[in-house]
Amino acid sequence: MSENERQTEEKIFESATEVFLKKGMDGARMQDIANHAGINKALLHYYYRTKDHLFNAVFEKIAGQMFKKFAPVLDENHSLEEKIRFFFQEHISFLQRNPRLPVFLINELNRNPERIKKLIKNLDINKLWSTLEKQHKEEFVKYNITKETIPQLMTSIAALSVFPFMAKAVISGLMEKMGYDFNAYLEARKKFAADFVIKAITK
Amino acid sequence: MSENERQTEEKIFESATEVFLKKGMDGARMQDIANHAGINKALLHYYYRTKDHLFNAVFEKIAGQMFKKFAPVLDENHSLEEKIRFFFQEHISFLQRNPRLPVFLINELNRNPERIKKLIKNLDINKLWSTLEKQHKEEFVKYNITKETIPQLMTSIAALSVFPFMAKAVISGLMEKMGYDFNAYLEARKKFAADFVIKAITK
DNA sequence: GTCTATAGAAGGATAGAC
DNA sequence: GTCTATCCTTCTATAGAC
Repeated sequence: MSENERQTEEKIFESATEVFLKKGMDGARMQDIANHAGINKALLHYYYRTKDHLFNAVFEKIAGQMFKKFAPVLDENHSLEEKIRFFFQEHISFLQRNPRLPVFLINELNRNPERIKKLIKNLDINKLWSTLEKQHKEEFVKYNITKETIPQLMTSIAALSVFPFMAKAVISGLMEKMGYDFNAYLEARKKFAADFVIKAITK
Repeated sequence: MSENERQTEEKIFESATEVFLKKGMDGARMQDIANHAGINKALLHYYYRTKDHLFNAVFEKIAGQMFKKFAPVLDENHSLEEKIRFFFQEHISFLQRNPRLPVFLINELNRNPERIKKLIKNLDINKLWSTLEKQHKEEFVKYNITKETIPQLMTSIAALSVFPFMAKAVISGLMEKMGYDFNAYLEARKKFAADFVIKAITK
């Protein structure tokens, strides 16, 4: 593959990523992507046979990023509190660089439920699960975290990080009207959310 | 307007609501809606000139429900803690009956940013704001809630309620694999989320 | 590999009969 | 008010020249 060829393919992929992230599969137009890449539609089909193929390539890359990036955190040898602080710090920073990613993922997983099975199959949940239980057994007792409340806690942590980006349009609209700065809010949130969770689970 | 006519219009509206909630504006097909209502496409256009008109009618109704239903809570004479408990109880129950609503709203507000301005304009934010400040002035001191942290707190409350429905596909998929029941999780969440928030803000 | 031109399918919208 | 038939635009995809 020549350098030039690689550049074109990459340009297409980047443009497709941007357009799909913004418009989703249903709303995106091949013409938009071509314009964005500074080429014509036919070339899109030359590199990625169909719109479906192109979308799929984009989705696989993006979905991978989202989930693989934070799984290793669980393995490392830190306290639960350290992990929570680290998660909010890194995850919110990640979403600041990729603010449209959560809505994009959610929409595609609704549109095409088969994807969820594939995503979940790639995660070795039982291993993550037992790692978590072994590493933090004493802390679970200390914080009064039970088998019953773990899903509540996990989804709460995810919610506090992801929701501001999903509802960005509403939140930033409201904040503007009330004299708050959305970016400052996001920066402050890295600490606020961690404090919030730790306070909530402390006996 | 005859009874029969009213029934047809209503049937169309209900079918449109269902299809738009599931597929969004971009993904929905007039043919789908017609099939769903047991009529043909031409009749859709007879009642609601265009797809845009039909979508708009559905959106206005739904967006109204979401925001008007919970604004009055702020006015009533209850403690902050009572309001928080009431909110989670009612809001999660509401979303159990309308699980697709959050994603639908978010998508449309992203697709058409003009809507946000309209939605916000309909809310008298300054009034809500001053009501909140007056009613809970002492509690804000007691709980150490400041002008700076109010948006953090408000968005956290919204997040804990709404996120499980937005990410339902992923969460219920994971839970199934791990032996949890998603509906039981939602039921338990009404209390869990309230306890969680109150614990987090208590000095 | 890249372009122009166009085929072909899908979907929104309308005409006209009943 | 409701239907069938059809128009027209939009969009994906391909053919064929360079």
